[in-house]
This record gives sequence, structure tokens and C-alpha cells, in this order.
Amino acid sequence: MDSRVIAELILHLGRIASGDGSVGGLTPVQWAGLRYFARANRFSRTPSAFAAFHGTTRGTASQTIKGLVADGYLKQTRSATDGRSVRLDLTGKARAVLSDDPIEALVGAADALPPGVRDKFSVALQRLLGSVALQAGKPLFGTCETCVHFQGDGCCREGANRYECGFVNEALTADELVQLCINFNAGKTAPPRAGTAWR
Amino acid sequence: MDSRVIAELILHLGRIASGDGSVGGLTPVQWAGLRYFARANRFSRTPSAFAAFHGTTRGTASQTIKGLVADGYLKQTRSATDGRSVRLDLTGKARAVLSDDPIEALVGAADALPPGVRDKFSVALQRLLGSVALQAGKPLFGTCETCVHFQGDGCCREGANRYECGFVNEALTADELVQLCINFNAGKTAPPRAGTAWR
DNA sequence: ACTAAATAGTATGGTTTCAAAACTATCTGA
DNA sequence: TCAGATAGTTTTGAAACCATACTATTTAGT
Repeated sequence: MDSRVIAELILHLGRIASGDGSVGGLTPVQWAGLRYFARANRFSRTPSAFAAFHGTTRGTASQTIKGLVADGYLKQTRSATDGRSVRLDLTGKARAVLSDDPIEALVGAADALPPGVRDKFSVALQRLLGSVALQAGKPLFGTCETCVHFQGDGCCREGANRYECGFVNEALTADELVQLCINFNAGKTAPPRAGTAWR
Repeated sequence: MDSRVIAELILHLGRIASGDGSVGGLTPVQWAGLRYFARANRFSRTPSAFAAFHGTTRGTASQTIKGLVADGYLKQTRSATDGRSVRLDLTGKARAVLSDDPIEALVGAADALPPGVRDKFSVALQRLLGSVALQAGKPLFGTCETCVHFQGDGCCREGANRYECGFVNEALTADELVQLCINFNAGKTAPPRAGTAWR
């Protein structure tokens, strides 16, 4: 009974917090794109990964990205290892405007929550997302922290604190451990990630 | 720092849970409309109130409603007291399809949260919404429960448990006490509701 | 090694959603 | 009575989106 109110609240809050129309010259979808490419790790900063994350088609994602590249918010680089693939990186201009993100109102509101509440709130949100993503058959993005592919604290190498991803078999920097990854796998109720690794 | 993750989670969860494209013959906006008219009280089931709630313009809301009326989900009635105004009510067809609402996945996920967590989660969500709505200058909808206009347990009438709204000066049924109202006013940090009462 | 299938990305056409503006009708208040 | 506010609609143009079709590259099966 009350769960329905919660669900509607989440949708409503998302709508209101997105801001109406274009803010600071960027549309809601473009803001979503910038947010994604700011948080995604290097394996995930591709049109396809963004499409999967954002719940849209590759065609639509491609258009959104085209606009962001044209406006100087993203820089496009062809992959060295895969001739089909492309990597997108935020430009300085993009990082500068991210402080005017219309989502900042919501960020501030969340920041005003008592720390203890905020932590539990965050955990509950992630749980909801995991459940909904599973049911909708969408991939769940996550960070190395809780990923089964993560191999921390290099066991067989000298030089302390060497991190590695067992899925793509590549070393990871400390920064990347907290970035979103499309190859994320929580282990337990393994989301059936078909296909090969994104790298 | 973590607050930004929370904000992005809420937006993302809202997107994913809305379902892609039309589900069961209804688009995401149409579903939002049905949800609204299912929860709003009789003072608030108008195109303008829906526009205010949904954070869109009256023109857009009008179009959405036109479609829902044409498809037999809403019934339009002209107001008896105000020649300009229109009242929208759900039809039986609408109530029937609401069980197929794509939001049900999220409802089920929320229902799976431990009761104690769910309650605190709900409170935190409402707090976030209040804060964001205030900052965005949007009206905050609410129920009689915490509204300053609510006058419960009729003091000057016989017949126990008579409820009334002091803003529109009309009697309220028990059902209406838990419905959303555009005239809601929490009192404390009174959102500046300009204009006259919706009735 | 060779070929078929899968994948990454893009382009195009048409639909839906939306905001902004212009408009009519009605109500309110001085 | 009349100016201004309000309720609702329509129109126009811009995004957002999906479906489809397409090229290029990679992977997998035999």
C-alpha cells in the first residue's frame, strides 16, 4: 500500500529534479550524458555502454553523443585494439559546466540528510535499482568494490596495492575502482551478461 | 561526494522503472497521468493541477489528457461552479489497466524492503521532494494529514468525525483525507501559494 | 583458413513529447 | 463596468526516441 507511494515518489522526484527544458544550454538528455561519461570507467565510455546504461537504443545514444561532441563537451577517440569501437572523454568545458548541473538541487538536498540516514538511504536505493534492473532485463552497472571480477592487492606481483580486473585482464588505477563499469557482476544473483567483455 | 551518487541513482531509477516506450498501449506520460488522477482529490483533478504536479506546461498537460480522454481512460465533466474549469475522472477501463502499470516492478521492489527501512526511506524521500520542490519554485502536493487547512473532527457540528478543508471551505469524506491536493500547505516553511483556491 | 554470425557505430524516417506562444472563454476585483 | 487574472486549448517547432537499414570490424564455428 505504502510501497506504491514510494514508487511514485521516486519517479516524481526524478522528474522534478531533472529541471524543465534546457538548463545552461544543455537538454536533460545531454546532462544525463555528461553525468554518465563523468562517472564511467574507460571500458564503459562508449556509445553502446551509454545506451545500455541509459535504457535507450544505440541509435538514440549515438545522436545524443554526436551533439555533445559537436558542442565541444566530449572528445572522440578511436580504440587502438578494436577498430569498431570509440572512446568518449569529457573535455575541460564539460567538467566546468557540470557544476551548473540542474541535479545539484537534489544533491544539496541529499547532502542535508543526517549522515546515518543518508547511508541507509543510499543502500536501499541501490537495492531497488538492482531489483528493477534485474526484472527489466537491463544490465546493472556497478563499481569494483562489489564486483566478482575484481582482484585487489596484487597477490603475485611485487609493488603493493596492485589492482586488476579479471574480466578484461587489465590493471586498474585507484581512481577507476570507484567508477561505473558495464562489466560489473555482483556474483550472487548473477545478471546474465551475454557477449564478450567491453574493453 | 556520496550525495551526488544518491541524486544520480534517483534519476536513473526513475528512468529505468518508467519502462521503455509504450507498455500495455500507454506511454510513460500517459501512465503518469493515470497515476495522478487516481491519487488526486476532486479539487486537484484538473488539467492545470496535473500540469503543476507533473512539472510541465498547461498546454502539454492538455494534450496528454486529450489523448487519455479519447482512449476512454478519463471522463471529462465541466465544473458547475466555474464555467472555465473541467474535472477529470478515471473510468473503469483506467482502473482496470492500472494493475499493469510498469511501475509495479518498483512497487514490488519497495515492498521487499524491511518494514523499518521502508518507513525511514519514505520519510527521507518526502524530505528530498520538499526541498527540491521549494528550490525549483514548484508547488508541493500533499494530503490533509499534515495540511494547515485541515479541520478534523467537526467541532461545531453534531455527527462525529466531520472533516473539512478551511481553504476551500468544503466538507471532506474520509477517502479524500489521503488523496493528493494542490492546495496543500505544510505550514512551517509555507510555500508561497499565490492565487486563489482550486475547488 | 574461411565463412557466418555477432558486435560497434552511424544514418534516416516517422512518431511522440514537450515548451513557448497565441488564443478564447470565464471569473475576479477595483 | 472594465482591466487583469485564470482555465483550458491549439499551434508551431524543437528534442527525444524507436525501428530499421546500413557499413565496418571482430569473433566463432567448422
